[in-house]
Amino acid sequence: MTLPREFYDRPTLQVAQDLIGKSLVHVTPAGRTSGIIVEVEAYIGEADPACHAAPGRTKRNAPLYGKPGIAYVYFNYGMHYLVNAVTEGIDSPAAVLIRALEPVEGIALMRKRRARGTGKAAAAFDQNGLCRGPGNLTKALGIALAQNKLDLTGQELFIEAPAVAHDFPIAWGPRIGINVGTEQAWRCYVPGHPCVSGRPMRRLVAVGSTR
DNA sequence: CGTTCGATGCACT
DNA sequence: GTGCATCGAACGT
Repeated sequence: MTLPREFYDRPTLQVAQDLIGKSLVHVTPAGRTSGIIVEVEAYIGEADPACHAAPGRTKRNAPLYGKPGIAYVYFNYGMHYLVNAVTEGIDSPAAVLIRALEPVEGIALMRKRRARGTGKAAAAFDQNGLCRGPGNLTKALGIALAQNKLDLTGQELFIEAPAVAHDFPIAWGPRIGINVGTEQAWRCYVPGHPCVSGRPMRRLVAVGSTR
């Protein structure tokens, strides 16, 4: 079941937590790839210095000001694409960054995409690492600027609830890889999951579960 | 273990 | 020109 627009039209922290355990799917001519979301981060509004909306509306961050449930994809560090799910109303620029997936469908295709450009063989990639990290998962799923602004309630790039709901533990901690806004514990992940990025046991602020 | 650093392109000031 | 919501290899302890 694809998540409806209303799912995204809620407070971003709520959406972030509820995205854990859901499935991100990308359908392309090369095949279908998907994985269970195990790590996300929330970026909320112009008052959040780490959010791309902090400098106000620009051409690049325009999707954040769009309707909830669309994808915000951007290019960073000259080599990585990062994908977000836009949340809240158009009056509130905010999104959830998808940081890691547990690979489910199209694993051979993921390996092939990850190997592209490197000198390594596709078989050399460990399955748990295929979608570990925001730059890695977009490469594995074939997500790039062509997918920016796609409707996540559509048929190409979308998020759905798995047939059988997962019961993952949940942890909240500081966001990774930023130099401002680190006081916010807006990174949500499945503690101990082999597909989560970063060092295994960093500061843990709160725990809960998906159920 | 830990930290540093190069690759690489573009939006924004 | 500066600074990234990164990654992984290469170092140091």
